[in-house]
Amino acid sequence: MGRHSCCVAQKLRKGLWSPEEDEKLYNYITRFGVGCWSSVPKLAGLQRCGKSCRLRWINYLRPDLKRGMFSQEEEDLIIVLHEALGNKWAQIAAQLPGRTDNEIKNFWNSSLKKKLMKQGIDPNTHKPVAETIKDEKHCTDSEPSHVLQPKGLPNLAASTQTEQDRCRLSCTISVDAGENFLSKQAYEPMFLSEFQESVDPNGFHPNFLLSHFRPYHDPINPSCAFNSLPNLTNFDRQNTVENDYSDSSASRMSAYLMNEVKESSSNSSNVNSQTKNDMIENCGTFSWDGDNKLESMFSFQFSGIQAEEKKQSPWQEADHQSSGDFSDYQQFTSLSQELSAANLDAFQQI
DNA sequence: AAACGGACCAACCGCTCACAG
DNA sequence: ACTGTGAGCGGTTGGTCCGTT
Repeated sequence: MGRHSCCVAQKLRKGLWSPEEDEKLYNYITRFGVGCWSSVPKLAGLQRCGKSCRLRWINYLRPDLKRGMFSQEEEDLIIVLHEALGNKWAQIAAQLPGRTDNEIKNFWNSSLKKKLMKQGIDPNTHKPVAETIKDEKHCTDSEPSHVLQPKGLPNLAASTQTEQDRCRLSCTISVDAGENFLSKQAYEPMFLSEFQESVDPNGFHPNFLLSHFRPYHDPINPSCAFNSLPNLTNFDRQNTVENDYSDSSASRMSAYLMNEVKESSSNSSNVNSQTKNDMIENCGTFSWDGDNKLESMFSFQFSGIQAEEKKQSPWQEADHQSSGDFSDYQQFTSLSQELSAANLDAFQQI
């Protein structure tokens, strides 16, 4: 990691943020809001450049950030959006409430890319590897004998012509969908509103996905398409609502979250309504846990939950147990997110 | 227990774009 | 039209963690 040129000139701090710096920035932004970033360091009493402050806020301190692992739905959405948008991480992040472009970029580079490659899909083109190689060679004949195949994958080259045609069809469908997406300006108001009309308050966009991306799934040769993509027509909305409370629309989110807090305050067995009210009222505080990780302002009430979170995740456990029962985890993530909601709402009221 | 290497993530760099003067 | 400044984005890198040898 190098040093910002502006940081060199002003001998500003670089590298990891200390809890004190985070607290200063957090308190400043929650009090005065986001304005001119270049003046933030001075006004907040930080020896950082504005660029660094902005990044820290966006990627770490923002109260509406969702933490933890990516869900399967998020993962699939990233893949679909990446196919359509390419490495436009900011635009992809805009469709994944609570996730940052940096987070998605890291997730893509460290995990999703390899996952796709394992499935025999080129992460750049989203086509089966065999087809990508053929494209690169500008080969017009369909001689498959020299096509490279990743280890452990069905041999696409050896599949029947019909199967290859199916693969090609699936790619065509997906790519066409992507072109439709790209043919509109990323921030075109009509497009955005069209998109947002299909936005589920829980943050996903099942209608949008259904109307724009209908991934082809070949029952004969699953490696030809996104076989991990869930059947969106059977999308488990109930389940998702429990797990995702965020939305890119701040005002809608605020209203929704407030309702959630109100409703759940009578249901939650872990947090009573008084506690939640306290959390909202006490939102001016800022605290850190022993690992120098930012705790949300209600952390003092949930050290037990945080401790649970540091244990092996249920997904990791699932690897060993092959058990699909995540009810316990869902219960506490739901709770955490619900509290994040209270946190966000309080922030927005400032 | 130590060394090593891969995975992950936070943060920086350099560039582009928008906008005000 | 030009220039300077700030914001935002994508690519890259360095540090840390963790599993393996």
